[in-house]
Amino acid sequence: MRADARDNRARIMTAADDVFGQSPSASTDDVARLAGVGIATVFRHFPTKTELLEAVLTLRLERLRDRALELAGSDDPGKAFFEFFTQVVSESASKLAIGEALTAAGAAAGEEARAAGRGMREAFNGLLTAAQRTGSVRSDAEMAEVYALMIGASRGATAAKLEPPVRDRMLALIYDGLAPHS
Amino acid sequence: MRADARDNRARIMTAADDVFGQSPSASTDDVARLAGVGIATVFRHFPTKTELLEAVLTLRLERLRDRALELAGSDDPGKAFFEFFTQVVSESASKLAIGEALTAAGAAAGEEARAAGRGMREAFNGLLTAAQRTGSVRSDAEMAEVYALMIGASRGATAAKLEPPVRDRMLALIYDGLAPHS
DNA sequence: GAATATATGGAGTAACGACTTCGTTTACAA
DNA sequence: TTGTAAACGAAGTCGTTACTCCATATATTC
Repeated sequence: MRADARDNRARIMTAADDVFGQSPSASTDDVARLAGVGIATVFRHFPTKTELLEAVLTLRLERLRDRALELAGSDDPGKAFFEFFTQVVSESASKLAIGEALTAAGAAAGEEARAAGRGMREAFNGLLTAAQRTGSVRSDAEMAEVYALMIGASRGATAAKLEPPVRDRMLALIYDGLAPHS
Repeated sequence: MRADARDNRARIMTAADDVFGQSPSASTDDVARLAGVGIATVFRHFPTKTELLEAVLTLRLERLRDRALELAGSDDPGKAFFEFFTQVVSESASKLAIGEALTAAGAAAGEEARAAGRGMREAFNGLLTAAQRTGSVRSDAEMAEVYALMIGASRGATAAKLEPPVRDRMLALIYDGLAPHS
């Protein structure tokens, strides 16, 4: 692959992440314009819009997985779990599409993105069970509902355009519910 | 207004509620087809697609407000609050657009829909403060974050296509967080 | 039951978005 | 440096969608 092609591919990915992060219904032309390339170049690298979206989504999921794996090395599993949870919610508040994207990952996405989604959820599950082992999170909470809660908080924060203080108080309520003994 | 016009208007509203409930990106033709009328008829009653969406949204918000007011008459405010919360989440799970709609209500909607949104939130606030007075909900929780939690749970449940048991366990976690003393 | 104002539906129009074509340019090898 | 395969961008095509026009039909009034 030629050097300029590789360069352009990267620039298109970056631009797409940005554009679709702000407006999931953005057009391919918008991406091309921000990337500083012609429309045809976008389509040469990603034959359909769906494939482009999927590539962006996969990248995001992989980054989240990496962050979870990194935190899994921490010596305070409880803190690590809540930090990850908070980060996911915060980021999705500023990037409108991540909730949309996370959703699509579980549902109607291509194999690559689905695999990335599975990887991310596995890493999240690792954080959760570690936090439960040290008694930071109630042990009767299962992965499915805790994950749903995280997605919900993300989408809720994004949708309602929450002020950060409100978002934090909402998270505090959630974390109280996740605490043991309550 | 002629009788057939009134009839058609009602049928269009019903059809629109149904169609947009299943797919927020549905076209006006879809609505017309389901309503059994021509496209022009839809546009005669609702000059733009936005106005049609707004009418549907307003109707939904008003129904929720009425339900909240009805529950406010109950003699068990705690039960009433949680019942309303659960109902909102359940319904939005089966009707994909309600979250989208509720969001739009707070944000970029016309005056009519915004007013309906305010009315609904006021009624919700009534349920909440009553439940707090009887000690069913912690008193340090403010309306803003509790409302955000409800929207989040709704959107999360819809987005993740939760099985009802998982949804119920997620709600149980939330309700634990809303309980006093925890 | 006839007159008429009002409503209706289907065939347009215009704009927009995904995707293609093709003549031009550019990176790399000899 | 030059030849060439690879990559590029601008201008298209095609399908979809919000919205309009107008000839026809129907409810209401007297």
